[in-house]
This record gives sequence, structure tokens and C-alpha cells, in this order.
Amino acid sequence: MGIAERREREKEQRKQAIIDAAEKVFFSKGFENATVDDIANEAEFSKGTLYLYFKSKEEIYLAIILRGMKLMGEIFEARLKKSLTGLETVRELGRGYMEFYFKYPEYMNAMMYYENMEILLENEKGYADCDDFYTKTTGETFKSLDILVESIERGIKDGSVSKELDPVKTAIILWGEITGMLMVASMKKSILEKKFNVTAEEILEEYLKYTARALAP
Amino acid sequence: MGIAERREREKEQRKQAIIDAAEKVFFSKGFENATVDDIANEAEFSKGTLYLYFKSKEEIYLAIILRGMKLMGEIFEARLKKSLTGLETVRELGRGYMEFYFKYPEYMNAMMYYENMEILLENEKGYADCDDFYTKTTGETFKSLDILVESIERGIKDGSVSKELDPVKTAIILWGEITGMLMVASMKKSILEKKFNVTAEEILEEYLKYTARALAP
DNA sequence: CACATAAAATGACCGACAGTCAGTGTATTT
DNA sequence: AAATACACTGACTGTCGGTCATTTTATGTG
Repeated sequence: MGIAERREREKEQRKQAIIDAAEKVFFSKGFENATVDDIANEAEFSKGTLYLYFKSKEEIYLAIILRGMKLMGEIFEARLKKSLTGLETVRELGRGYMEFYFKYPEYMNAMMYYENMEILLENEKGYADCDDFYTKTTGETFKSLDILVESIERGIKDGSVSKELDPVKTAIILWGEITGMLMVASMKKSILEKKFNVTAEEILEEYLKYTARALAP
Repeated sequence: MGIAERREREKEQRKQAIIDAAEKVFFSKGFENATVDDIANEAEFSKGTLYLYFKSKEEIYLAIILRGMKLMGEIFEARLKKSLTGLETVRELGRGYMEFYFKYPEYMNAMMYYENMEILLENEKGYADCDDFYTKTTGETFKSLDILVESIERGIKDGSVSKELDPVKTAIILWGEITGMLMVASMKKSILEKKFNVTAEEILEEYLKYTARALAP
């Protein structure tokens, strides 16, 4: 009998519909200013129903973050299909990150905001559900980092990256750097433009050049 | 008569005492988990009294941020007394940032958290008091950035920095980078140590080397 | 000292919001 | 037709940031 399956499907659809509604609300109001009632209204469900599908407001937000990470993963995958030198691979990853930022700025913002939220998960007991999300997101981060380490190692072998660099440390540095760059680019947009008369694009473009200098042999 | 002056002094002292108490609470519980009642208890005042001295919970937090920025400013000043080449000055600024991070990690965390808070100040009307804080903090940021731009320009002139770099863009890049680095260092401390077996110190030390490579002529 | 006045401090109260739960409606099964 | 399982609801609760009428304390005056 397909009834159980149909129910399961419908449940998943409703869950996605709630996430759709939550995106609209969170993206327009931000995490703090959005209320669960707002989301419930937008989703055309009562608040109680939302709590049948998600454990908390934060978990709804996390579902959006996961969507963002999936989109980012797709971008990386598309760019890494080609066969490239180590340095070119690193550059593709950087450009991929930027592509994501320009294509999905709201997801990018949400992800950065989430990174900086006060999350105690690790310390708390019995947070099984959220831990799930936590491991998923850090897992994704590690996947990208591993690719980065591997690319730098490959670059050292094929001569496109300086032998003096330590692959692991350099990968962590690049990760931290680009996060910081995109943070500045997205949060201080108006300052950059008003005070320094440069656009986020220009800065990020310059950053890629700058990084190439540092990695080159 | 000195009574008015004494009152003024006492008022300032009480204000500082409240900030002291708030520091204890915020540093141990974080911004979200700390309640105004917690701070009032710690300060041994009633909640109402706190609101005679500060307009909001956020403003108390901002007072702490300002303390942090003052401490950071002192560190920079001490390091820039010496006469240095452009590149050396840039390195001193970087080391100063790191010194601050290791000396006052709680202030650093508070400042990073504040940067990422959803702040609407600019859009809101009649936020005179908070705007004050806002202009103070961005003012401090600009001061450091101006020193950075000037140092890079000097470095290009004295030959310690590559002529190919654009001073303004490079300064913004360095600012974004180091912010990102410290963020990774402070927030992913346990991950760095467990998964990659490197300390924050090692990463930051490597980062300085890496940056020197990129800036060198 | 007694009394008036101003300054400082209080805590009961309010509105907003995340999260809960007893109860209602609807589809499926027997 | 009755029983059961499932989906949904919205009034209610506890918490917390912020307010304000009232009380307490300090200063000034005759």
C-alpha cells in the first residue's frame, strides 16, 4: 500500500514549503527580527504545526543553511570537473566561493550569521537533533578543506605552488582569509563604496591576484 | 561648590561598576544568554537603575566593546612608536592584532560578535545615542585602516613592499584577512586542534609569513 | 532640628515572543 | 458506523527587555 509513502512525500513537501516561507521571512527581516508567527503566517500554518516539523526557530534556520551549503557544493563540483593544476584548482575554489556570494547573497549572509551565532551545542547534553545539523555542516566544511589541502599538495608536486608552504596550514589560512574577505565585502559594502570608492567585486578580484602572488613558487 | 562635580564623579564610577558587572556576566554567558537581571544582580542594583545609566542591553554591550577598542588602540600605539619601514609597520599592526587576541580573548570575541549582530542603526530614525557609539566604533576602524594604507604607501616608496600592489585595496584585503583568520582561530580552536593538530598560534604565525610573501617586492 | 526639594533607586508591571498542549477536524481501517 | 491514527490549531505559559509610579536617600533652608 502506497498510503504511508504518499503521507511521507506530502510531509516532506510541507516541510519544504515551510522552509520556503521561512526563507522569505528570514531573508527580509533577519533572524532576530523574524518571529515564528511571521513564518507560520507566511506558510499558512499555525505556529503549533511548525513545531511538528521543526524543533525550534533555530532548527528552521539551520534547514536554510543546509540548502545554502548544498548550492555551494554544486558550484564547487561544477568547477572541479575540469582537469587543472593544483594552483588552478585553488583558484577555482576561490572563484566558486565568490560565485556563490554573488549568486546567493542571502544564503551567504545567513551562513555567515549562523557561524557567529552563540552555539553551545557541543557543551549541551542530549541535543541529538541539532547535533545532527552540526555534524552535517562541519562535515561539509571539512570536505571543502580536504579538497583545498589536496589541491595545494598537488600544486607543490606539479610545480604551480611554492614548495615552502605547508599544505594544511596554508589551506586553513586560505579558508579563514576568504571568509574574512567575504564578510568585509558583504557587511561593509556601503563603507567600501562611500569611503574608499571601491566595489566588493574589485576587492575580491584583487584578493585573488594577491593570493596567487603568495602561493606562487 | 564641588557637590555637582562629586555627583558627576560618583555617577561615572557607578557606570563603570555596571560595565564591570556586565563584563563578568556577558563574558561568561554570552550576549544572548545573559539577562539584564543577571547584570543587575551582579552589579547589586535593580534593573531599573541600569536603565538610568544605559538605554538598552545592547548599549551596555557596546560600552564593553568600546573598552576593548581602547585597549586595542593602546597596543597599536605602543608598537608604532618605533621608526620602521613600511613593511615592518604592517607586520607590527598584524602582530598587534594578534597580541590583542591573545591578551584579551573575551574582548576580541565580544567585538567579533558585535560586528556580526544584526544592526540596523543606519536605517532607523532618531537613534542618536547608539549612532554615537556607531560612529565611534567605525571611526576607530577607519583610523587603523588609514594607518595601514599609509604604511603600505610608505613601503612601496622605501622598497619594502611590491610596487604592483594598490595601497587602498591591499589594506582592505589585509583587514578582511586578519579578521577572518582570528575568527577561524577563535571559533574553530577545538576543530583546528583535534582534526588538524595545529594550534591557533601556529596558524597565525604561518599567516604572517604568508602575508610577507605576498607583500614582498 | 524639622521640613522641603531634588536626585537616585526600586520592583511591580507590560508587551512581545519562543515554545507547549489539550482539544478539534479529517482521513483510514475495521 | 464506530474506532483509530494522523494533521492541525490557537489559547496559554514562562521568560525577558524595557517602563514608570512610587519609595528611599541626600542636600538645602529657616
